[in-house]
This record gives sequence, structure tokens and C-alpha cells, in this order.
Amino acid sequence: MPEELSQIVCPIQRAATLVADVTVIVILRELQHGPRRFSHFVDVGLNPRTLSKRLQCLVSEGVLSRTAYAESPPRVDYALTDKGRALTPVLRALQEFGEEWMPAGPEDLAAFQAQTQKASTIPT
Amino acid sequence: MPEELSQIVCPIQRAATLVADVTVIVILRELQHGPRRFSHFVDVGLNPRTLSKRLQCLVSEGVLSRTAYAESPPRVDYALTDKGRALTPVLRALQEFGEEWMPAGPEDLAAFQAQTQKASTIPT
DNA sequence: CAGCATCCACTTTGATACTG
DNA sequence: CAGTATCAAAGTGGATGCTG
Repeated sequence: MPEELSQIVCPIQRAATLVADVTVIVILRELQHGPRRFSHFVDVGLNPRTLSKRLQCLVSEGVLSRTAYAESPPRVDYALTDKGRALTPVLRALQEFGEEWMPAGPEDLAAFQAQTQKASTIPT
Repeated sequence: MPEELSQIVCPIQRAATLVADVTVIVILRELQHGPRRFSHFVDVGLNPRTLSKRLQCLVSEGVLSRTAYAESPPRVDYALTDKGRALTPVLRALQEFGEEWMPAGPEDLAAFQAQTQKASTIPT
């Protein structure tokens, strides 16, 4: 995902770019189940460096909310905002198109699921 | 857009990656009005090199059809296939999300339109 | 007209290590 | 725990020029 996302002016283009990133998709998928912590995403296989960037981007885009608790060890929760939830129809459209027109054998899906440690469907 | 698109197994990810490219979006938008030629896209501002790659990718993905006529000078038409038309809901979802949640001043839109020489909405 | 080959520079990423 | 710093490696994109 380009660093200059904020400079993309076309709404379609910008939204598409935002969503067309493995890391972002995994993040959104995980958050569908509720708030998650930084370490959770790391456990799921995301690179801390990229994860950090995406999280910052998503927060600054208003798609995610970041809540830090004054504890030790530190704890930070990430959750979907209304805007983040508004992204669901997009993901669903993407998924429906993908499932109907993008042939992917069961093995492939299994590989992907193993890779991300999660199911490939986005719950309602 | 990554060259190894065919290696992306997750349907969502793959469809998203396909669509998350300025060049691809412009191509799809232009084709909404009917078949277009290579030069048309060039006229619209697309780089021949990138355009060529995207066109090949879209054709091999089955999103576009390529028709070459035995003429001189050569003539080639590109058009949406059923699969290509099936992408419309995705673009629309993207657009709706973008328009509602991605603030873009009128100036920005104007800039974009000037840049692509076209309206930024996708006709039905 | 359609489109490939080349050059080149910039952007982005994974791995790894370190800190408040 | 939640990040950030560094570094080398690789992928991409634009400009240009050429050909069937």
C-alpha cells in the first residue's frame, strides 16, 4: 500500500487502495470479531513494522479506533469505527465477486486459511 | 499492482488487488461505455507500458476480451466480459463508501477528473 | 496503430534488534 | 507489551525509442 494514500483524490481509487492490502484485509477480518490488540495481529503472522504502519494509516483514516490503557505492561486495543464497519459492503462485494469469478481450489483456500490462521469469510 | 496476481489465493484479496489500481480503474470506467481501443486509453493519459501490462492481466483474468482486426493500420478492441461486468457491484460499493466516508473537496474531484479526462462516476 | 525492450529511480518490505 | 530503527533486497512505474 502506497504511503501517500492521503494524496489519492478519487474516492473509488482511495477506498480500493486502502482495502487492497493483505495486511489491511487481515486486520479488518480480525476486528470483525471485536477489538484486538497489537500482539494479536502479530500472532496471526503480521510483520510488526508493516502492521504498525497499517494500523496508523487505518486510524488516521478513521477506520479504526485506538484505545490505550494506562497499565503495565501496556495495553492497546484496536476496534472498528462506524466508518470501518461501513467497509463491510465493500468487502462483501469483493468476496462475492471473488468467490464466483475467481476460481480457487479448496487447497488454495486451505493454504490461505492456514496462512492467516483464520476463516476466509467475513461474518455479518 | 503485483505481477504475481495469479498467485494470490484469497478471493477477497485477489479481487481487491485487481481493482486497486488507477490504471485498472480507469480502464474499467472507460469500458463501461462500450469497447475501446488501445490508443483511446493512451489518449486518456495512461502510460503505454503500464497499460499494456494491465490489459494483458485483465484479459488473462477473463475480465476483458481482446479483439484484433486484420486491418492496416492494426486495430484492437477491448471490451468487458460477463466477468468484467460482474465487477460493477464492487466498484459501486467502493464508490459509495468512498463518497460517503472519504472526504474529497470539489477541487480534488475536479483535479482528478482533469487528470483522467473523464467523469468520476460509474454509469449504470 | 499496438505494444515490447531498456534504462533508471523510487517505494515498499521482511528480518532483526532494541526501548519505554 | 507496543512499537520503532536500521538495512539490504526486490518490485514497480515513468520516459523513451523502435517495430510489424
